[in-house]
Amino acid sequence: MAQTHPLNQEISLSVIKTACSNCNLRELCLPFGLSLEELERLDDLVSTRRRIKRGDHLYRAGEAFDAIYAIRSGFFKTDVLLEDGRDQVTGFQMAGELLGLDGISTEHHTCNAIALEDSEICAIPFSRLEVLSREIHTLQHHFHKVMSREIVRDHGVMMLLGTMRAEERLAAFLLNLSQRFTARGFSHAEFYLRMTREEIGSYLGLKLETVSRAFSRFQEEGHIAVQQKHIRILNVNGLKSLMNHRAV
Amino acid sequence: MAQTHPLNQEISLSVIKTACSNCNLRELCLPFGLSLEELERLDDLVSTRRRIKRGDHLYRAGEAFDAIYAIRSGFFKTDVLLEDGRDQVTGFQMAGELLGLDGISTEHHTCNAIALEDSEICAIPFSRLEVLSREIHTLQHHFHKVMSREIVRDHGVMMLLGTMRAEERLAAFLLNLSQRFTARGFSHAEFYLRMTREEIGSYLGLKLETVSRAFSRFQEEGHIAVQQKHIRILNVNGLKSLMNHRAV
DNA sequence: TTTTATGGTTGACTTGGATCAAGCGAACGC
DNA sequence: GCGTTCGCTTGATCCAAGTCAACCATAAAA
Repeated sequence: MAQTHPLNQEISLSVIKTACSNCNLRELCLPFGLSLEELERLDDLVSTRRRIKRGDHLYRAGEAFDAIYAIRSGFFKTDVLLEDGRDQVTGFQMAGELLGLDGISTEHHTCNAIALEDSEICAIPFSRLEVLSREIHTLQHHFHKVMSREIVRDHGVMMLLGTMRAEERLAAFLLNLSQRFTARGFSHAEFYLRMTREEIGSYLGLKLETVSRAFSRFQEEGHIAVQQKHIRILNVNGLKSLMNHRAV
Repeated sequence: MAQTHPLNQEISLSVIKTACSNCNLRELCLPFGLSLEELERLDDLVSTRRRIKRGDHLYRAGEAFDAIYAIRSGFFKTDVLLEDGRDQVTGFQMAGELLGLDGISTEHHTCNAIALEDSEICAIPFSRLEVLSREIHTLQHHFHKVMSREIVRDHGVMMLLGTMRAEERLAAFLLNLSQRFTARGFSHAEFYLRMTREEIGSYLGLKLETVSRAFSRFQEEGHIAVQQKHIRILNVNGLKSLMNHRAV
């Protein structure tokens, strides 16, 4: 008895947890703004939940698209490959964010999504999402906002790649990570990078050596403390001022 | 009588023309795939049509968002401004393409849309589009595809900015323009640039001098003929080979 | 414990594109 | 018709980031 009780509790907890209605990410994710009754209808839709091990693909460029994915836990990168072998990381995604929106366009995924740590995702069959969003206005509108936000985010990256110098890019990158960790209840000042210097470089349009040198420089100047992938931000304003630094 | 007849014809033509159902861009634009009856319902929605003179703003960053815009004719650029004065062109849009999708996210426009030649647009009130797309599945799905396509396009630009060198960027840019002109029934090999070298440079993350030098180089090598804004592509494959040229 | 692999740092050198500068040609206002 | 402006081209020089190379740190494998 004493043995089964905690076990039962654990099972029921894990069952409860795998529903949007009880997910602590619901305010960041697709369910944002839904009523309880609406949430339950979304629960029905998000039937498949899957674990993705570090290094594994959630999907690959070219595969048929039929679902978008919400990250329950973990960390992903997406990257695009050019025919000649060059590739670029197009984004890093964390819990509560959606993956796969690029696939709607051609009904095939256009990039690879790879887990940077052991992760859990919820698969949302897209055609069923379209049906439900016809019925739940809030869901429809929120989904449109999420897609639009992705476009705005991409414009930000274009800005970064097109006009900023190396140190500005890295500062922007760190501040963006910090802000997203904060939104998830983690420390804004201290976190572990899930990606390598090379992946950061690919995302920022820089070589890994340049990323490494910029980290060292930030450390010398007292903006951050770096120890491998462990980052502590010591002077947020210092980082911010690095960004608006150049009047071109 | 002989005088009024042609006049009437002209008037009725112009009336007919300002409806999606008779727009020759409908296969490129939002109406794609709709039935005749559905088209008429979309016509009701797209009530406002407006002329934008060369140099004028269609909307500005920060303004409240309430509509997206379809370009009937003309040519636009969108750009984003950073606080420190730096700006970047995020895209060039031509007939049949949609503007304003970035505004859905925050309900404010996040970039400026400026006409590069005298243009005409159709305003599509967004909340009414959401209502209609709940009723017309084809419209809903197509709209999602259009948003997704924008995300994919942005990834392409990120790739370009992050991994390509100057000449590759310009080659990609010209090939992209050529392909879009072709889709609109214009020559794939001969067109006028609506934007300045500086605007091209801003879009491609280059300085205007670099753009100019690359044009000259392409001309020397016989890939294109340049005369100010008039471009003739002499060797499409030559341009294409410039793109995959470097194995990094 | 040692070995090996992977990822990170740092230094020396190179280079593509930026910057600075001069001059040209087309378009426009007077 | 002429000067002014704006956009474009071209040359000379410079510098931020890339490249190449050596070495170090950590973690997993033997």
